[in-house]
Amino acid sequence: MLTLCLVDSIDKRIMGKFQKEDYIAQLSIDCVIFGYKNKELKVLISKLSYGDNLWSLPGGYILQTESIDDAASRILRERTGLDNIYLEQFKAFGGPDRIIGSEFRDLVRSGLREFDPERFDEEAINWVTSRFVCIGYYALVDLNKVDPKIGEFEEFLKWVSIEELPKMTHDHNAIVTSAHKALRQNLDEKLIWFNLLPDEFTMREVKELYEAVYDKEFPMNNFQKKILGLQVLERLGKKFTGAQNRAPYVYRFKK
Amino acid sequence: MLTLCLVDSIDKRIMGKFQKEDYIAQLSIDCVIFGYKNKELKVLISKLSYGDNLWSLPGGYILQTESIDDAASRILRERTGLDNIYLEQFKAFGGPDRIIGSEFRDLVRSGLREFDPERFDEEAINWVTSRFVCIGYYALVDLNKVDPKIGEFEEFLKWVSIEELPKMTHDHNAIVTSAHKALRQNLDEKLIWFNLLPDEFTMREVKELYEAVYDKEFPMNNFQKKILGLQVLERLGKKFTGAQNRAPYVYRFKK
DNA sequence: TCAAAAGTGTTGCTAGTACACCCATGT
DNA sequence: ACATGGGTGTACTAGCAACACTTTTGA
Repeated sequence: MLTLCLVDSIDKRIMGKFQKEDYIAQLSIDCVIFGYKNKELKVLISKLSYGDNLWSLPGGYILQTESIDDAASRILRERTGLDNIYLEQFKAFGGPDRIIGSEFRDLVRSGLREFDPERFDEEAINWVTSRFVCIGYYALVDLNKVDPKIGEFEEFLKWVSIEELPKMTHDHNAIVTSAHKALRQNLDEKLIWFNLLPDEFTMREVKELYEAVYDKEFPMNNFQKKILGLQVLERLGKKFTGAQNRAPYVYRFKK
Repeated sequence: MLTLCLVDSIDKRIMGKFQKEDYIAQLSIDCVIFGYKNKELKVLISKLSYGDNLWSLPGGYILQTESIDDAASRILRERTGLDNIYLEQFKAFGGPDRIIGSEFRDLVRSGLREFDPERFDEEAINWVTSRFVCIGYYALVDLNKVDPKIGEFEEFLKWVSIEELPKMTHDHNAIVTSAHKALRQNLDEKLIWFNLLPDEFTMREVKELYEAVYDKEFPMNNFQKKILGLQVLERLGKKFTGAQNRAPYVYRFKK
């Protein structure tokens, strides 16, 4: 985890030094933010503003005054603008070499120095580039409702198919793999909490989402029975697309 | 988590100050060490050497040079003398009030001062009694092979039935509940890694272990079929107990 | 021969899968 | 009418639970 302060700490960012005392040292939260579009499961990742081609998961630090769950919610809110999102802690990562990109460490340090010498003195740079343990959370969001906001040292954020992720800093690729595995477990039970789909959707869309998550085909008829059996959907009207076939029903999650 | 240094750091303990620089601050590992005896699932907990009736989970801190998994293994080894034990990280806990026993904080601080003023100066006391995030691991051990070793500030360690745990410091009771829940998930798949049973055992003993873990009865016939279906046991001879009934088979885990 | 408990066999239920079929829609 | 895909019904299978039964052991 690299990026430091975010939207709600912009005042501090503008006003002065990075207040490392506000945060727990050597402990970060990394978020695997899942979205879904074009039949693909996507992850929101950030391109760092220095280095040739450095990518990373969005993350942040934990304030002394907040719980780790609150920190994860805050970080997610700061990046996506979204609140009340399904968020699950799935694992902590703590190899002794979890230092900002081992091979990139010097690059990062010089990048930080150039970024804002006023704000990042040597002490702060040491803080940021020390060995970190991170707690991984994953979130499920409606990609269309997200207006990604960059953090410090980030050039831009991007939705990338989980199949086509670039090499990222730290062990972030392994973290995504681990999040993906956690997501696959008991998807049915979590379904109602998911925000991956728009408010109203067809059964085919649910099926395609499952296919993206599990990377395998589900026969429509049995899938329909299974999902309806969960008793979490309510059937609304029909959706007339203009296609020359029977109009599918539209569903939404029961409240 | 409170107890600090353990067996392999006895030299340091004797020689001088608690070297807080060696550890990650505000981050601890707590171990829920499960054992099994007399048809009861038990947890190893420690009675603290100050306070009227303070109990806690054994735990420790993470060296700057080791991974969190290694730290957990080390802590387990220091306390139980056991190596190569099934150990699973199940969750991180990080409420903002996870300060050594909120209500007991002053008690702990004065206890530390009296314990060894040379070793624990004010700075070290502040370090130990600051807000902590902890990563929970659970282990499964053969209770008979364990020779529990106390850590600092501990009066003794004790195996207590999971049903009869006393109120512990921090949120340690909630941590045990969470570990118990994690243990119940996919017990079958982990079975072969378990050290809860002696090297050789009968099917009845496996059944009683399951009953202790899940707190419900399993009919013997179906249970037998299920466990044998896992293909992880090999049948040895028979066990003649002298009871006036058919002698049960003895099993062990396949290697 | 009997009580106690180990071990096996048989039946029935349920959840999931595979297959077949009918229905609505726009050309 | 017909192609296209939506939706439903039926048969088959595997896994699990409930019940009944036989076998072994030592008194």
